[in-house]
Amino acid sequence: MPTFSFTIDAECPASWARAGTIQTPHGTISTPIFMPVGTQASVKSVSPEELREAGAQIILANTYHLMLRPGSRLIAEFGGLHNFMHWDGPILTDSGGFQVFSLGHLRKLSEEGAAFKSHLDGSAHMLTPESVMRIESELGADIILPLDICASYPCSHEAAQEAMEMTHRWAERALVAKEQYRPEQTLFGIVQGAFEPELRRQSACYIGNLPFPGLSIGGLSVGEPKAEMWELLSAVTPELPRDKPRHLLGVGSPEDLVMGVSLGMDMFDCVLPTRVARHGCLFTRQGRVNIKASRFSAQHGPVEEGCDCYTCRNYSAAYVHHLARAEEQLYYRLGSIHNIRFMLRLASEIRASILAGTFPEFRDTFLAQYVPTSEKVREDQREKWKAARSRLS
RNA sequence: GUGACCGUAGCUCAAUCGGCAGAGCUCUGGAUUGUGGCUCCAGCGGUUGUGGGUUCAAGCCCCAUCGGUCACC
Repeated sequence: MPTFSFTIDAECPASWARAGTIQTPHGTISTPIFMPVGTQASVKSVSPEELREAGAQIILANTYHLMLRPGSRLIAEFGGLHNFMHWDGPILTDSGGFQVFSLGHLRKLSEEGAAFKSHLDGSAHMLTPESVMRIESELGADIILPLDICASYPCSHEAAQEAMEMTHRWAERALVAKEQYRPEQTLFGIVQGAFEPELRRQSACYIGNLPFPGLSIGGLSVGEPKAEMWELLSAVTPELPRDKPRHLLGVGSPEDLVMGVSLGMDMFDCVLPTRVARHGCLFTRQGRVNIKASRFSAQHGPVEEGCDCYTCRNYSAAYVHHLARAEEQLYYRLGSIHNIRFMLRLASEIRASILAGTFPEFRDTFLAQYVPTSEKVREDQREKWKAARSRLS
């Protein structure tokens, strides 16, 4: 019995979309899948039981954060992350590569690795491809990621190439280092290449040809325009081996999920659904809504008509609105549960449409119906501008 | 009853020698993409208690009046 396998259940002839099944030591995952993010061994405000009920199949945790607090050795003493956090399903740990990027002012990069000052107490730490393998083995996730370098946007060609090549060298070091740790863990490779399609292609080929059982696409959605992100992803997908699962790191929104599947991605993780939920933004099939908006103050129905999440089944929009405005702890839970369930139901509907051979129709219908608020805002601004101009003339 | 102090945005308060009335919160919207856990951006909102006066100019100075707080009788 292999500890990790990926099988393709169906492919969509009109796009890169496919549906698959991933086997891990802690259970199987049906793809495409959205993975809720629990950086500090907790999906903020949501319990493992609630995650299960929302349909979560696999969750993320973060090496950098857990290494600093409570420490990977302590987690190992408790039997690894699964036992420590009482989640018995699959877990993926991110390497801390993104923190190398997002906490840039606290770090120094070298061939050896990334020297850090802790954001918690200023203490000095060194992340290397080798130490990350050791820490992730102590955390004990099913899928682990190697240390990589995420270029910031925009980025010069030289810096982009340098970051990519260092990521490649670090990937090979990680493969070697992993040999001495737990064989039941699966190490994914990370494709980089910044914002140049040619570098992305090179990275996809290079990482795709190394003996990684799965691939993560890193360094996207860090400030570049959406259209650019999709273009970069379209450059990557054709170069990737068909038989390995593809994980689009740190993406995305509901519309990103649909688009990403269409471009051949199988796994998605993102803090967006839980983060925006905490600030009052909830997903519906029509687009995002701000539950704090006064129009919900007396709404008897649920946040989203027809939604099967715990929140929508049991509470009125008016109550959720009230909790959000009052900044009650329960709101964070109810809001997060709704958005997580939204993403997971969307993923499972995408999967069903791929299996049924109707994914292109599903995608087009969804995108026609779902209006990202940013577009609404642009529309509003256009209207205001039109009105202002007509007043002048 | 006497005296002192105070009345500025819905709330809490700024405004130098008299010189374009301002913040925070609330409210109305928006943002957030491998999470540094209540963040960020924008907007609405004013007859400065009221009535007079002085002045080129008054939230500010003077008079009256209403309201509040405190102290004393």
